[in-house]
Amino acid sequence: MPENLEATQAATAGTRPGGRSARVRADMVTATLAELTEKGYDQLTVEAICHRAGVHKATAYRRWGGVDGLIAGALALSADQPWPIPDTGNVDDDVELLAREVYITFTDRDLRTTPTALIGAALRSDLGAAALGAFFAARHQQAAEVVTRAIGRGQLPFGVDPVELVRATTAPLYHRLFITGEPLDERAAHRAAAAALLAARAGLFDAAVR
Amino acid sequence: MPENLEATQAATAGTRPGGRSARVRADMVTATLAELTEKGYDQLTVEAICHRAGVHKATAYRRWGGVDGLIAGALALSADQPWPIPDTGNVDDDVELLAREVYITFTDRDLRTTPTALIGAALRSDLGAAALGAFFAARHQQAAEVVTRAIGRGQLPFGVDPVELVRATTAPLYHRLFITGEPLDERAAHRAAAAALLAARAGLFDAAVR
DNA sequence: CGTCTAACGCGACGCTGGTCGCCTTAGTAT
DNA sequence: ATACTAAGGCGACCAGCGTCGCGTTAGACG
Repeated sequence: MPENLEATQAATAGTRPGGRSARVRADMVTATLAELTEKGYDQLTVEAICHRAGVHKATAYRRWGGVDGLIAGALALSADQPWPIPDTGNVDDDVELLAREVYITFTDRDLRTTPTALIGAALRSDLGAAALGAFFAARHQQAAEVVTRAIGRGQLPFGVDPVELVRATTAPLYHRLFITGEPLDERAAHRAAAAALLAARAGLFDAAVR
Repeated sequence: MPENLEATQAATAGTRPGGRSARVRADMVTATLAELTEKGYDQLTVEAICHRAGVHKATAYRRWGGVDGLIAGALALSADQPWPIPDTGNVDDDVELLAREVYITFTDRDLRTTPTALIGAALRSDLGAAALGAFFAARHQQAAEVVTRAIGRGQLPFGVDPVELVRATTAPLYHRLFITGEPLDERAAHRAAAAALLAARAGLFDAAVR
């Protein structure tokens, strides 16, 4: 394994970005997601991904170091892409929508497969876990916008830590989905949003103190 | 693979529980945890575990079906063992202690390694994930006692769903630990406990309605 | 105390995931 | 336009995981 860290970086920004490398990278990411969605992590094999992408095995191992690196790469790409952030003018609705968005994404029969498989797969290696951390950091940062706007409008007290509110809203949902494996329903999403807002207004998420 | 489900059950309750089988099982569980703690999941190999336990490779594959089964078995054993539940007479303190217990378990330099490795490993396979679900179900059930007692004492309103309160208390912590990989501190534990209690008293965790 | 059989020990084998060295191709720089 | 080089293609090779069939052992039961 020629330095995993380097491999991941290379996957994100090759020293020779033009033309072929970029195409190979794109093809491999696509193929990875496709294979992952169809067969799941346990049946995921580098050879199958390569075959689908029309790329040689050795290349995949060189650039990504294995299955885990490929998943980390796919996740890194997803982290860059922007996510629709609700903006109704009312925090309560915005946060509720945030929670509902997560609920829908991982529940709807047509939408859930790929995201579920991708995150589930990321949990299965140290490399993937690291990429997942970065992914959520990016997402939280984006979603925090909802909170900062609300503070600006006076709908939430000043001290509130935006990211903490976002975390509190989504944590119970991801917890159910990926840790306890309990079913996720609308009520759970609503509860999470309401509880998070309540705590924020009680000053529990204030950045400064405990 | 000869029916994974069956393999897990067999690991839990062999048809011939007396003597040797039981010893083999115990030795293997111990060895699994030891190897897992020392080397981590990625370096975990059935052969090494068997060598340490003085058990033949084929036996391990027959009974547990592979590394994942061994981890599921270890987890199933942990799920059975009781956990110390706080009982101070005051819910606020009890819930706070519940959160703190999680915090300590996964933060203290001397305690954290094995539990962290075990849960982390469980997340890396479907079999392990299933065992993890059962594990948390058992834990939640035990911890719910704190809440039912509090309701009996009139410290919490009647409708509160005990398990939901426990979940809300611990979810943010496990979320940080195993999903986003963010550091866990005392403040986070306190926040989780306080927020959960607040939500419960606001009726957000009432069993009946949304 | 003798018999029965479930479970374990044993070693050899096949398969597949991952590596290596060399050659070819396609961006890049001048 | 031409030379340079990073990156990909290629196939052979190696090792370690997981399997299989058989012999052995030790609980269980009368």
